[in-house]
Amino acid sequence: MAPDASQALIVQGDGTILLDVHAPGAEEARDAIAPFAELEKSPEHMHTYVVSPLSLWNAASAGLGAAEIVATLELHSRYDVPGNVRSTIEETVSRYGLVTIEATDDPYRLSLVVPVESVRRELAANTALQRYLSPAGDDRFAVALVDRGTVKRELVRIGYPAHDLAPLVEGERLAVNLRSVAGSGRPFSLRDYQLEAARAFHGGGKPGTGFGTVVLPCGAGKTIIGMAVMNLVSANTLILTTNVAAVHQWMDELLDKTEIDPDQIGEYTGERKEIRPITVATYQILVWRGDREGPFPHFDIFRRGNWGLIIYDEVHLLPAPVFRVTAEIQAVRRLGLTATLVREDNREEDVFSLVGPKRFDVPWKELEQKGWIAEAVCYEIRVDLPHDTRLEYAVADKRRKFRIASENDVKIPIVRQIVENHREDAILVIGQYLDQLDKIAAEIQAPLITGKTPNAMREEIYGQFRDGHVRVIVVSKVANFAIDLPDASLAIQVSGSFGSRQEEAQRLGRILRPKGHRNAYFYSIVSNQTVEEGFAAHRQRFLTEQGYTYHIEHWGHEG
DNA sequence: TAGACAGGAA
DNA sequence: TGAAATCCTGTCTA
Repeated sequence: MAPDASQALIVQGDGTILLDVHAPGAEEARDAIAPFAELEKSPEHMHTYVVSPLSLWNAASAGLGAAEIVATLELHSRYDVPGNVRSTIEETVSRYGLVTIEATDDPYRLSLVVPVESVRRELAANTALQRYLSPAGDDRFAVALVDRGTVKRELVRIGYPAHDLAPLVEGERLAVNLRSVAGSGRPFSLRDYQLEAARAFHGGGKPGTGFGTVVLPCGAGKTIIGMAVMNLVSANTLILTTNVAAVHQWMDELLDKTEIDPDQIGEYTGERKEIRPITVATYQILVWRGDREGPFPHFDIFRRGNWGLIIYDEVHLLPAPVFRVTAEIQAVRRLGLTATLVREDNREEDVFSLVGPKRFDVPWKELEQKGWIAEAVCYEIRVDLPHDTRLEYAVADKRRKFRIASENDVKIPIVRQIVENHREDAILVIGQYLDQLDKIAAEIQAPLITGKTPNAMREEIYGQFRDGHVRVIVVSKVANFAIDLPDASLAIQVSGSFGSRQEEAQRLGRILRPKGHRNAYFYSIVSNQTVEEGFAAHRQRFLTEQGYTYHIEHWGHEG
């Protein structure tokens, strides 16, 4: 193939892919590689992607083959795709399904079927695996039912993701009918992609389906996909969420949009301990234990409900001990829901092997084009440090540097400027440090909500914000958790965590609910030439991955 | 019986 | 890398 300079991708021998953002087919190329490549860096001209085993297996489990992946790269590649990259992709994808898990006559035993002899020997020789495997015939090992999850996890670690075809339990039957008119009186029906996601997960009940993860942005209706799956599965369901407010929201939504009887739905939190056919619980109550070394007294909720489905809301936040139980309950259908599979602690592998592979996602941009979420314009505004602060910054240690840069006072007049420029918008100012937020709130005379703000006060401020009496509110990290926070159309981020992509996604999600045909704006204010730039770039990676472009502007403190 | 609050956990 | 928020339980008050 002759080099074609107009193509957007450069595939390099070390497995990285460069995307030339200014090439004519850049957007198309980005969408084409998104299913199997992960964005690593996204400065203004050249983006770097990597193809990882996990990203390839997620693609493979969604039905993408090595040939298609290589063809996609070739189609958009400026130069020949290096032969070793091609063979690595082929080899990695072919590993998916080399090992399968199947049922046996003994209900407490499973077969690990490994047709290829060399692979079989490798598994038998593996110290982490061999204690769970006993030879059982020419091409297989026997595995105890309880070790199903542990074995799957180890297999992923050594590069042989298992195709789990063993049957799942059905659980106690429970009809979950969706309403066509919601309790609120408004007509209700599933959107195309919601139905598609539920079906992709359920797989019609075929072997190898009924567990996995659905990735969708905030505002795209993840609880509704959960309900659509409950409708298909029709069994007792355990729903796990991150906080009590989310528990209540799930319960309200279920009552509003399904025909389930109120006394069929239970809440299992610090406040109430109900176990009903549909039970909604927090992760925290599961991992609570009286003393550090003791047992988890609430874990038995997994065994007490004859569940046919477990829904893990915000699955990327799943606490480590819950993975352990999840490893034990591999026979129950499991649905993970998240806006981003990204975890900064590298537990993506555990989500993949124990909850299940990604079954469905839609690029945010696509939802935007169809009008399901608002169009967003993202700005990063760089401001200088004032002269005296710059001296203090120069001699500070690394963690102090981050704080000085984050709390840069020059950001305050910028916030005021943006607020004045957008008189029509409902605005959230979001930050990380309480001192800084105090100052800003006083300066622009807006109410401040932090973790210490009593609930009654929050309600009052939210109310004033909703009816337009208050146009701007300043919020701390509560914004990451509070699901009752009203929708805004503009967010100004004045400081953020050390580089959490997850957080950036959540914050953008706050302004993406469509309001007429108005745009949403997301401003991030960053101190120029400081460590904050690097962390900001890391946070932005996720949004760039979703097709958003940051417009970087430099506002000097005189301007 | 409900609520407010302190203290520990991750 | 650190700060902040949340949750759960237990205790105290009315």
